[in-house]
Amino acid sequence: MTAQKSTPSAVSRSASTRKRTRIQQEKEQLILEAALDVFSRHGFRGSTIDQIAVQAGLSKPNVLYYFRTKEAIHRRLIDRLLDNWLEPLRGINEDGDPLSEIQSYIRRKLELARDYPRESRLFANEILQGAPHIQEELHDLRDLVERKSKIINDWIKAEKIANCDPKHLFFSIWATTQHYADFDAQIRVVLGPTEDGDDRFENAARFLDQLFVDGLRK
Amino acid sequence: MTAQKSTPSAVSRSASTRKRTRIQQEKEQLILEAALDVFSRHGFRGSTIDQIAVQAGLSKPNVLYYFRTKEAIHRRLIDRLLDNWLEPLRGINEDGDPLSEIQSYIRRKLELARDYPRESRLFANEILQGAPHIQEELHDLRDLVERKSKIINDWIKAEKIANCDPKHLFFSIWATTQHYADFDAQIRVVLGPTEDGDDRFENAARFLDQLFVDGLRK
DNA sequence: GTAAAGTTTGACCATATGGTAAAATTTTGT
DNA sequence: ACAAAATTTTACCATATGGTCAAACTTTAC
Repeated sequence: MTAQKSTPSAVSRSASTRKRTRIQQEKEQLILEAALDVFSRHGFRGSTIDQIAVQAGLSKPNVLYYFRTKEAIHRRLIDRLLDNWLEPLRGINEDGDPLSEIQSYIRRKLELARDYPRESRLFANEILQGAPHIQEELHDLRDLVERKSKIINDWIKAEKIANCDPKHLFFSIWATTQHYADFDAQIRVVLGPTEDGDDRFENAARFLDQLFVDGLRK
Repeated sequence: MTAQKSTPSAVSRSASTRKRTRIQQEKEQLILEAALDVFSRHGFRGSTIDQIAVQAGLSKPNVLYYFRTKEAIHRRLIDRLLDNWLEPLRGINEDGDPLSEIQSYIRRKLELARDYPRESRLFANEILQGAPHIQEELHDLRDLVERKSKIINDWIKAEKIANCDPKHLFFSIWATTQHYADFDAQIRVVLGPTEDGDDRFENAARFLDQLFVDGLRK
């Protein structure tokens, strides 16, 4: 082996503009998938690289070959997450029917909570700890909310929906939908075994639909 | 010093029925107060006994003199928490005016989120991790919710409020109110510096009042 | 004042954990 | 097939952390 330079590293390679190898692509995804599982269950501090490695079927140093640090894995997950997470909000269309737009926003957020609970919990963990890793990303969110709040305000001025504070409306939509993923452990106990997974979300959808539509109708 | 038996310990003393000394009372409260601060910010795994000790102005072994383990501190906090946390729910009175009862339940929960955000985050952290330490306590919650759901259902049958699933109603009330404590970091960024602490909660109260009252009125 | 009980501290220990170095192995391009 | 590059493993290291122990120090009861 050439000893002329330091150990080759997938990290520096992927960080640079050079293209990534097949193995790199596969293993990175494998690690991220495992890390999502572990981080979402135990939080950042509660997760160990070893747990992630075992879950991914790799050795610890092998994981660290693809990601320089534990934080690097976490950062990548959060980046990937926020893209999908904000998509429904971006989808709110000022030219659509106000109540339908809000209704379908709620439905899409609820579907995310149902289909991607790990992502929801990863996000919740991060915010709970004071969002130490995503201050920048939160500013993008703020700008997006600002824009969408203007749309809601226009609808209110046009007397198409009831008067309300748009930002608090968004907060309550986020809270109620994500609650089904984040507080799953509590919900399971309260609902008991009668309501299985699908029923749970159907009943939630029905309830939230009624709550917000009746609460906002002019 | 008598060497005939093991080191005296405040833990065994407080665990037994014997009365506790003045110093024990004071130091235990001091430690719990510090631990609430630390646990609510970093979660169980993310908190160290040393952090708690520093925050309390004690040495690590001194903390461990009053609580056998890190888990024991956590457990005591959670126990103390749940009592206050469920109080508003217990307060729902079947003989009161339905909408007023729900309205004041929401207001009380929101006040808890405003005045005891650390407790809210401690609880959120615990549930997010799958509620590993409070399965029993959750069963008490389930029974309480069961009883209160019956009251809501009676109100619905009497046509005093709109038809809805009582449990999902509770979920959405918990979600929206606790959100202001648990997702504080996000809310701060989205609202920006314009809305300071008190305004925030007043606006939230106004919004939630409207949402739930209009959403539930018959 | 004194002795027993209660409290505090400093020095430790075992283990867990994030991360590194270099050798060994596999893959890839030709 | 062969060399260069990429990947994986084995053996580590330094530090952090939960927890223990016995000695030193305070408080309390009489």
